[in-house]
Amino acid sequence: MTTEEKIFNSARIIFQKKGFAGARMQEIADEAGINKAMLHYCFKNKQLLFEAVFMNAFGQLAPQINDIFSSNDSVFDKIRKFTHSYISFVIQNPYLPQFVIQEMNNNPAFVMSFLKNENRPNPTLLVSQIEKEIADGIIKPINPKQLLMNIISLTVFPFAAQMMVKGMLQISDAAFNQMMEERKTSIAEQIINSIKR
Amino acid sequence: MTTEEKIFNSARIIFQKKGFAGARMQEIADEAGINKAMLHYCFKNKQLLFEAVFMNAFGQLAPQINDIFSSNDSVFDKIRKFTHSYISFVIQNPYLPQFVIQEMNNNPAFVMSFLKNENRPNPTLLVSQIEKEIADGIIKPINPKQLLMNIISLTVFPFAAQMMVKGMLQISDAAFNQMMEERKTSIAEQIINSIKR
DNA sequence: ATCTTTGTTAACCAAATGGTTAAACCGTAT
DNA sequence: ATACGGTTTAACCATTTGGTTAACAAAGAT
Repeated sequence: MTTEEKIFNSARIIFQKKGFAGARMQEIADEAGINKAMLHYCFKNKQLLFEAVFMNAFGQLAPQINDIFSSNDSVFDKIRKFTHSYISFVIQNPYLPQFVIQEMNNNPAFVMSFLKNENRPNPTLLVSQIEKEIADGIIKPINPKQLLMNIISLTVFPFAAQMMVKGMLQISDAAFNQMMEERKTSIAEQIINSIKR
Repeated sequence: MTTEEKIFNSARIIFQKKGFAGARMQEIADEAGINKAMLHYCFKNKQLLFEAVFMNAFGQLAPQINDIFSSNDSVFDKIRKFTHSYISFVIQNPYLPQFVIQEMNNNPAFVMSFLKNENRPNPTLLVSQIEKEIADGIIKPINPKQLLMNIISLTVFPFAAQMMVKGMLQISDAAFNQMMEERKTSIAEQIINSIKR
């Protein structure tokens, strides 16, 4: 592993745990086991190091959504595939959703730079497919954007609010992961059940 | 408005916008239009000022959940009342959910102190009521905690991830609020629809 | 009137923090 | 061997930041 990779991985860990404002350059250097000056040698400054980490995180999350949502499957199958693969991915990267949401809220100006990104999640295709299936009588009449919001909410929220959820429901890490495993299939069936004619 | 109230309100604004780590004592003082030393005169230090704000925020969110969830209504009516009143409240306080979630994730030790709070959301009653209605054949057999998670997810997530949602769906503030208004009733019906026998 | 308590401020301080610099290290081509 | 390029570090620096102090003002209490 190159020094640059070591720094990047350590920065990912620290930024995702503490956010941009809470992260300390020294802590990242310690985590990587190198001198603080190396951070600046490799990544110029905190902002650029952060952006590298954030872009990477976002770049992992976004394409998956597009891949599945732009396939040739029916809406129902897309929902099934999305929830399953997305939860699988996030179980492996449990800090990611909260990290992305937090930094987008704390730094709205930053959000704008992603709206132009070609890899950004683009739901227009799925929206028109939903409209078509509504017209065809496969799906009940609903606002497609509301449906999309429901899918994302049910999938992402438990991870984003992990600590609160564990605290409120009084469940252990293991029990939480067990519940997330169940959700891989249960969410899709619940959504489909509520919108099918 | 007393000086203490001015400080508290300003602190609420700044902490909710930037989080604990990102907030600056000077910025809070400026927002309140007073000298920085007054912050320490009234609230001792940053941590205690933050805790006052956080407790207040949490204290506004939590009781509402309990009030509704411990009433004598059926599960369906509880879901209807909860989603409606909760979304109404959060529309007026759109920063609250993300603030609470963020600080709970960034400071897990802090979470623990709330598990003992008498006002913490306590879902045990609702869970057993759900189990009863399942046994009575009113509700399909499901994991009550999953149902609870679904209700919270659909209600809170769009607010917690507001910036991301607006960016992804390409909607304005007004369109967002309009969608949230719709959700006051649509979420409840969607959930009920998916679990009723 | 003056003493005391409470509220308020300007100036100050020590520690933390992001960032820089100049020197040392190290493999390699000459 | 040595000169050279990129890599790495210890020491340093300027600024920011949370927090303190001592003086000042205002309002009751005696």
